[in-house]
Amino acid sequence: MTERSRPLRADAARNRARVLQVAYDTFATEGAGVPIDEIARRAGVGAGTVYRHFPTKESLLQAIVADRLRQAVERARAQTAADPGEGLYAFLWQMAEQGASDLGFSDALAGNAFDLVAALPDAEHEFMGMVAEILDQAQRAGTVRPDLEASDVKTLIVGLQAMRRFRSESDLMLRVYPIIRAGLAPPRTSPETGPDPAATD
Amino acid sequence: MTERSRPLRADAARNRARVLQVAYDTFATEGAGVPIDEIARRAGVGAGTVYRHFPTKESLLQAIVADRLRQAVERARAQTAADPGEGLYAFLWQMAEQGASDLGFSDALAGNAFDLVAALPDAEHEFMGMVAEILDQAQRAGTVRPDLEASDVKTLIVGLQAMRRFRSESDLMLRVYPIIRAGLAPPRTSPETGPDPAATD
DNA sequence: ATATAATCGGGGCGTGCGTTCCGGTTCCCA
DNA sequence: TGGGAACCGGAACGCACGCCCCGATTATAT
Repeated sequence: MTERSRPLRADAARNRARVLQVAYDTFATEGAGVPIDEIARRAGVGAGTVYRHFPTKESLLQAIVADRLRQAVERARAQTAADPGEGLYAFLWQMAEQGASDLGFSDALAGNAFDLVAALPDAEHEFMGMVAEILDQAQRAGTVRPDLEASDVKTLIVGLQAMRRFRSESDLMLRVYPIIRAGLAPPRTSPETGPDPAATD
Repeated sequence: MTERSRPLRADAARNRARVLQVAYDTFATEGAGVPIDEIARRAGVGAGTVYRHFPTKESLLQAIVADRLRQAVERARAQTAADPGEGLYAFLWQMAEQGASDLGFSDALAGNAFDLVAALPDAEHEFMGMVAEILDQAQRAGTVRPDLEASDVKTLIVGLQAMRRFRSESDLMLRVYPIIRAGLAPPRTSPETGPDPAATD
């Protein structure tokens, strides 16, 4: 990513890490609307220091969101490996939960703050590739209707995150997830294919 | 609501109506973020005039959102009367569409701008009463699973509006609505109730 | 240790927006 | 028709925020 032609000075590297860590937590807790001055104050540095490492607020958000996307990809891949049929569902619930605990991430995905994700073609591409992957696994396992596409999954994530910001986790889990799950299940109206009955639960 | 002990002066009443109409259209088209100065300019009045009739920006938004809620109630009731089984679905699609064409309304429902709806207990109550009503009709017609509650419908509206802001109307119509519809349909795994087969279409 | 350059930090600038103020204008009623 | 109150409009205030500047400070090489 960021080329370091010369190694950063020791204090500079430490401050950069502090800023990134604080911004990471703060944007997650309070959304992308937190002022840079506030980030700087909590990191114990001046605003100028923040802007030296991240020339604009958007670039700071980008660095964070790219990392979040990569984390999501890793977790989803691990879950899918453990249970291909449930991987997509676990991923959806997890992304919904992240929409509540990580307001900045949710803003970025839905495009509320900036066009963050659009400005991160690499991370976006990797993310969508992973979605297509776990979707395919679930479809092979017979737990998800075959006409679902990766872009539909992204749309559903946006909707689930909005709902999660509106309702508690348990509410969503008990009352909305069954609906989504039923809607994503393969249709059973004409059991011509007659696949093995859902062995999930 | 606003008590009018004395009738408004003629020019004042006209200006109030102009402001309300312009704000109505502008907030719908461009969201709740449009400055009051801009509303005033388009209405051909000064900013002071806007603030005389609506002491705060929030109060102006409230007046508009309350009216929108009432309109939605009327339309939904009419549609449900025409086709009880389809009323709830038509209502959901319509609210999703309003989430795109009326950004201010969507912000209000999801609580993004202010706590608008929470500050309108009357309109909110009427709205939720109507939701419960058309939900009951659809459940009696057998087109919606019986365990669905009115609050779930509101949650779904929030999610659908977020998805609609993210995808085009046709995308949502073709790819998301079938999923939601399947998820809301009564379960058919154990057809013990055996109601009259869906006479909707 | 000292010179030199990188880095720090917080005060400051420009902008945008909600809200208020007040001199001038317009309407209503006698 | 005239007087007084209600109303108008836009300039101005306060605040918040993104971003920049520059004297003071600190790290590194000799």
